[in-house]
Amino acid sequence: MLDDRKLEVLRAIVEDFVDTNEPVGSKTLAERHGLGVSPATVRNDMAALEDEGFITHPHTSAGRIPTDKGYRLFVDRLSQVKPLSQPEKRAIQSFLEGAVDLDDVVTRSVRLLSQLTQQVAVVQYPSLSRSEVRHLEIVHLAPNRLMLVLITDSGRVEQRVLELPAVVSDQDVSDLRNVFGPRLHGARLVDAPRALSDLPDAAPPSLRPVLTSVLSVVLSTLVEKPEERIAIGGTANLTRHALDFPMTLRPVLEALEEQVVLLRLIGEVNDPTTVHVKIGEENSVEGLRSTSVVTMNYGPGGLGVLGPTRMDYSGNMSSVRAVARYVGDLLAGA
Amino acid sequence: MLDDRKLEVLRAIVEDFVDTNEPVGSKTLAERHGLGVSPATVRNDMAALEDEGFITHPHTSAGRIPTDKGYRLFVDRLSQVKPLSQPEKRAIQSFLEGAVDLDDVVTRSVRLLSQLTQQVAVVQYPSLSRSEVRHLEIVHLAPNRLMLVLITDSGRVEQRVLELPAVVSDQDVSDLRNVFGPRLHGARLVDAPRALSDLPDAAPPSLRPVLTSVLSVVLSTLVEKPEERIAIGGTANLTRHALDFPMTLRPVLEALEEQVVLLRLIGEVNDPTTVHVKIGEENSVEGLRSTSVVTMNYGPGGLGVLGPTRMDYSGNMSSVRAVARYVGDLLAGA
DNA sequence: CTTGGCACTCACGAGGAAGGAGTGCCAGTG
DNA sequence: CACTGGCACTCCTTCCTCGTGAGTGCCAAG
Repeated sequence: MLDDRKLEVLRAIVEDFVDTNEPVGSKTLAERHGLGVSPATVRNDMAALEDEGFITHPHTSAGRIPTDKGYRLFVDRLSQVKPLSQPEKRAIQSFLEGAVDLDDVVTRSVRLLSQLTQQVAVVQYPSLSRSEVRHLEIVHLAPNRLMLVLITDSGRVEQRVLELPAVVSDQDVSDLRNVFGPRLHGARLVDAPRALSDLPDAAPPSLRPVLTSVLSVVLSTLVEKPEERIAIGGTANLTRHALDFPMTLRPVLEALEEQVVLLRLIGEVNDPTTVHVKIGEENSVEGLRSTSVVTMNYGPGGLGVLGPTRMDYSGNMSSVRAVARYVGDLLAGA
Repeated sequence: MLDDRKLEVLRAIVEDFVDTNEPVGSKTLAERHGLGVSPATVRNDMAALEDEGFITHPHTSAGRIPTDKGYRLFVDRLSQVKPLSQPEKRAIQSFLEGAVDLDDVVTRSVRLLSQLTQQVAVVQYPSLSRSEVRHLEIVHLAPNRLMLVLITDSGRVEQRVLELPAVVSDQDVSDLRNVFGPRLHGARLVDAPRALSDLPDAAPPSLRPVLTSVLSVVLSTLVEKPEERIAIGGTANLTRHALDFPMTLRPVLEALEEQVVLLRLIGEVNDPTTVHVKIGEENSVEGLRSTSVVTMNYGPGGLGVLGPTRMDYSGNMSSVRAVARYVGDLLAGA
C-alpha cells in the first residue's frame, strides 16, 4: 500500500512544511526534491497518502500538510535522529560542566535545550523518590528540637525541623544517628520505608518515643512529599511559532503553568532509555493538543521540549537525547 | 491650566478605555459620565489635554486614548486605591495562611496575585541579605568534613558542605559553634561580615586554621551568593490582553525569563512602604516599554504584577498592597 | 466659557473582480 | 500497469472601490 516512493513523498512534505510553514503542492515538491517523477505522479501518491490519513489539505486548492498521523509515521520510520556535530557536543558539555550545584545544572539545561531547539524547554529536578540517600544528618538544635537533613546522590538536600514531645540528650541523638544511618545509606528513597519498617522493634525501648517521631518525619520527607519541581524556559519561543497555533497560545501557556501537567508530560515515558515523542492529539493534556512533546529520562528525572506539531523532530530529538545523556552523566558522576 | 473638569475628563477617558479597549470619543464620554456639559465642551478639554501630552488619538477621526503621561497623572492624582472588601481580605488571608513552608508561601502568593489582578505576577523569594540569621548549625559529618546550615528568619535554609584541611575533634566543632553562634544570632545578613570581622583574633589559636576555613565559607554563603530567586505566574494572562501589545508579546516573555531583569524590576523601589507604579516608557527594561508594573516590598523581598499599560491601576495597586502586607506579616510572624 | 452647527477626515467593512496555485480526472504512452 | 501531460475546475488570496459613520476642529452665537 505504501511503497517507498510514497514514504519519500511524505518525508518531503513534512520537511518542506516544517521549513516553510506553507502547504506544499505537487509541483514545487517534485522540483525541489529529486524524486525523478512528474507532478502528476506525485499527485497520485498524495491522494493515496490522504486516503490513509497521513496528510490533508486545508481547502480544495491548497497544498498538503501532514496530519498528526503523518508526523507519527515520519517520526517512527522516516526520521533518523541526526547525531550532533562534534563542536555542538563540546559546547553542550562545557556549558553544563560549568554548573556549580544542582539548581545550576537544571537552570543551565533549560537554557541549553530551549536555545538548541528554539522551543519551550522543560526539565524536572531529580526526583527524590528515584534517587538514593547519601546521608541523613540529625542535628540537635535545642533540647526538644531536632533538625533532619537529608542529602541524596543527585545533590538534593531536604531539611525538616522537628519539635519533640520530650527532651532528649545528646547521647540519644547520637543513638538515633546510629540506627538510621546504616539502614538508609545507599537506599533508594522508594525503598526506604521498607528498610526502616523493623526499626521500632529493633531499637532500645528508651528510644522508642523519640524514634517514632523522627521516623514519621523521615518517612513523610521521603515519601509523602516528593515535591517534584520543574524548571521551564524558552516560553518566548512560542511566539516564534505563533502562526502555528492560530489563537491557541493561551491554553498552552496555561498548561505550562501547571506543575502537575508538566510532570505527567515528562513522566509518561515508558522506555527510560530512548527519546519519546508525543504528537498533537496523542497528548493526554487538553490544551496541548496542538503541540508535540519530545522527552527523555536522564536517570532520576526527565526533560524535554515542547513546540508546535510542525517542528523539526529529527533535530529536537537529537538535542533532547544529547542533553539528557550529559545531564545524566553529570549527576551520576557528581 | 488643568482645572478640575479637565482632570475629571482624563479620569473618564482612562476608565472608559481600560474598560472597553476602544478609543473614547467626546459624545459617548459626555453621556456616560455625568459631566453635565456638552460634547463640544468635552472636545475643548480634550484638545487641551492633548496639547499637554496626556492623551492622543491614533488617527484623525478616532477617539482619544491616554498616553503614558496620562496614566501617570491618573495614578498620581486621580486614582484612589480602593480598599478591598472584607471577604476579599479574608480570602487572601486564609489562602496564604494555608502555606506550609516558604516555597509554598511564594507559590501561593504568585497564584493569588495573578488571579486577583488577571495579570502576570512576580514574587521575589525573601532576600537573604535583608533577613536575619536565626540559627547557624555546624554539623560534624566526618573527621575532616563539616556541614554548615544557615536558617534565616524568613524561613530560608542554606547549607554548604566543607572539606577541612585537617581533622578536627567534636570539641573543636563545639567550640566553633560557641564562637559563631552568639555573634550571628539575630544579625542581619548584610551586617554579618562586620560582626565576624574580629573573630580570628578573638578565638583561641588552636582553632585558627579551622576557623578561617569555616569563616570564609560562611561569609561566601552570606554575601557572595545572594542567589535571589523569583517566582512568576499568570503568563497566560498576557494573551488575554493580546490586543494591547500588537506584536510585542515576544520581548515581554523574553524579559520575564531574565531573572536579572525581574529583580531590577522589583528592586527599583524607593520607598519600601508604598505601592510603586512604573508606566510604559518609564520602565528601564527594553522590551517592557509597553507594559506597566505595580510593585511593593513586603519586607525582605518584593512582589508585583505586570501588564499592559491599559490596566486597572486602582485595583491592581490595592491587590498588590494587600498581598504584600499579608505576606510580610506572615513571614515576620513565622 | 459654553454650546450647537457644520464641513471634513479617515478607519472600517462590504462587495466584487482578477489572479493563481493547486487539485482531480482522463486519455495517451512506454 | 505505472507514469505523464493536458485540462477544466475550485476557491483562497489580494486588491480595489465605495459607502458609512464616528469623531474631530473650528466658528459663531448665547
